[in-house]
Amino acid sequence: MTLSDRKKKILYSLVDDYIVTAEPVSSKKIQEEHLPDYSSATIRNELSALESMGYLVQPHTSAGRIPSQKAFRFYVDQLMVTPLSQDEITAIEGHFVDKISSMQDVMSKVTTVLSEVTHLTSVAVEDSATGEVVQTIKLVRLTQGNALVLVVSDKNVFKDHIIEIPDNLSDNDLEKVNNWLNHLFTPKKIDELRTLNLDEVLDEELKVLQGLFEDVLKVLREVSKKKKEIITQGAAQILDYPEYSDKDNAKQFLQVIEQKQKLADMFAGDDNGMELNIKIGREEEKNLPDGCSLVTAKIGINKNSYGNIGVIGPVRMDYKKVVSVLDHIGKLIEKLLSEEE
Amino acid sequence: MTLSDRKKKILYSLVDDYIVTAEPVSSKKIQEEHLPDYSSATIRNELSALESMGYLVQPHTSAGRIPSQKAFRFYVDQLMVTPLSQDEITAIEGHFVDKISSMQDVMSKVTTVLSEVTHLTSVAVEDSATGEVVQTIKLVRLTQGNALVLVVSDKNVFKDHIIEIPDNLSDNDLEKVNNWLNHLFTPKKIDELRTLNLDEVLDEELKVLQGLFEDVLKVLREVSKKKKEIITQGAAQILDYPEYSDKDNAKQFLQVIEQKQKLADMFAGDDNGMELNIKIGREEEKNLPDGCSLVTAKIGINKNSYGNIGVIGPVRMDYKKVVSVLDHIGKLIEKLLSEEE
DNA sequence: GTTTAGCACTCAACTCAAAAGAGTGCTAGC
DNA sequence: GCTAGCACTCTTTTGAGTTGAGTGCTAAAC
Repeated sequence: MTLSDRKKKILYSLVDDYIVTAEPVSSKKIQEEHLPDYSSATIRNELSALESMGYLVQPHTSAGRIPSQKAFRFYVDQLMVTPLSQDEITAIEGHFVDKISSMQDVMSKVTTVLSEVTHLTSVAVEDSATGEVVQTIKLVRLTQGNALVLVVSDKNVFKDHIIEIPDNLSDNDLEKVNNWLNHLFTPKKIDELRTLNLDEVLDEELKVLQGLFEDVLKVLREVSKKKKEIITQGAAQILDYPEYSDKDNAKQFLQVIEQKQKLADMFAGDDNGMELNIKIGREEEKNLPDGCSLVTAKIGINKNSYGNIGVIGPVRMDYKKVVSVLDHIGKLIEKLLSEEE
Repeated sequence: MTLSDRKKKILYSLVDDYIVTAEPVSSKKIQEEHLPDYSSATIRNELSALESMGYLVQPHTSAGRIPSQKAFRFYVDQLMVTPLSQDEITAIEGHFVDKISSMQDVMSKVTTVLSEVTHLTSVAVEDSATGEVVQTIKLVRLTQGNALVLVVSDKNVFKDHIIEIPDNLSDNDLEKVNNWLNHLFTPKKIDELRTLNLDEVLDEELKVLQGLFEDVLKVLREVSKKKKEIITQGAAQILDYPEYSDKDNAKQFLQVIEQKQKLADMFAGDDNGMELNIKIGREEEKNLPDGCSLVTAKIGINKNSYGNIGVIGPVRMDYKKVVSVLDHIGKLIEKLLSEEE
């Protein structure tokens, strides 16, 4: 069942208003600001209909209406990317004048600017390494019995793991092992390497060193499940929204923001190839704080994803602005990252 | 000018009370709970005296008194480490049953338990690398023209920097460079290396590669000023304290907590060799949020500091508990770290 | 001289009823 | 189908009145 054009217009206007004021919207207000050609009584009738269809809620009989989550979903589905103001563009690009040095640097800058421009809490989640392609792998002797496992992938350099090597391993042998590592392990996705069966691929003469290769594989498996970097910015912004003047709400919100892993999981659901994803309220994403929405966007070059960025805030956040800002930043980063390469 | 014993007792009791209730304390209450041998009128006279000495403040004429920062300072200066309850000890040690794997792991666990047990926001700041001693330094070829600079110090492995090397550098030459690097740069403090003058120490035959050595030095300088890891936990706790039910206060607090660098700077002032440091209010540490105190402790083995941990919370925090918990955790970590080695 | 009982005074906090105001639903007429 | 008009509902605001906690001071007791 589809809504009449007038109902659509009323509903859309109401949501638009509510996003700004956070107050129940009255028939009179809608009339004055959006539909001067109809009387408030007519609009009241429509509102009443929309209410029984589940789009609106009345806090008490003598109050205006507030949108339900269904109404927000309707509203958001109509949204297009709207152009940003010159001020906003300047504000955003001002943060990216310096050369970017690392993915973490990008993430930190993005969250800062995102939170600043949208007045919401921003989140950035780096992709986990599973899909990366190992390009170089090498054991670097540190002391006689220890070596660093150095892994260079297409997107990262991993070097956080030190393993033990036989005390009597000569430089020559190490060289040989390194050659074999490169031969066997590159170029392959980290994912694929998890299931590599050494028994099948190792030469007879290397069987004595099988333990060493096993250790390297173990390191690769660790790398692949390495915690993604997750950063947030602007958690305090939430206190500016009247719906979070209630202490318990605010506290719950802050606690969710602090649980980085849960945050990351909320982003994970997006992997449907969508550039942009909007989740409204707990019905659509159960881990969200009460009364919150999450808007996320992929960042990366072409199909090559580096991670996700997004904002969390009250269900009545300014979706128009958020969507445009995410769109703009996404493109900006794509440009910056491709210049880098 | 020193306080009479009775004044001391009254002042101490008043602060003790205020820490629990966050309400102005009346003469009658002090009498009933702490000084039954004197009448409330007597205590009122003493309170009046303490007020004119700057220890107490009266919100309005018909209210009890609240302690000034001077009173908290007095109170804290009397504090001793008091034993923890068995429950608290169990709660703390329960978090450290698993083997610790890295400094960051320790920090993350510490902040979690610290915030949980004290009901305050906890902070951990890793020491910067300046004082670390370089033990191994090595260039690892990644591609023909690129090499990773690998630095192993007594506390860390740094491997975040890739430099360019001459395309025509042979493996042999690289080996030679590595030998020289080890010869010239180890074992030295990262600090010392900042001022190393290559002209004086490089052999004639290596002058052609001076640029390369310069690049490595540059990397070391970067490493030494590398951002310390700073993590916080339990920011939401602040909302449970009535002094932060005011939105603006809460917001200011959260914003300070998010500015990790500023947080770290507050810890930096502690380098007077003290194990424990208490800063009460903005008078004592201007970067603190309004009405907050900071209690910090060094962690490390013997004189060898690894970083600092601490809590931030309202000036009327439970110093007794905080001090004991920090003391206990400090010792626990020292034990864990020395087992590691 | 110190302590204390007693009392007048102050001021925030609470209660309660009345008034104001915003907004609706419904009806009757255009 | 639309709207003017009005009765009704419910929240919010206001202000007067009351309560109660707590002080400061004085004068008497120790």
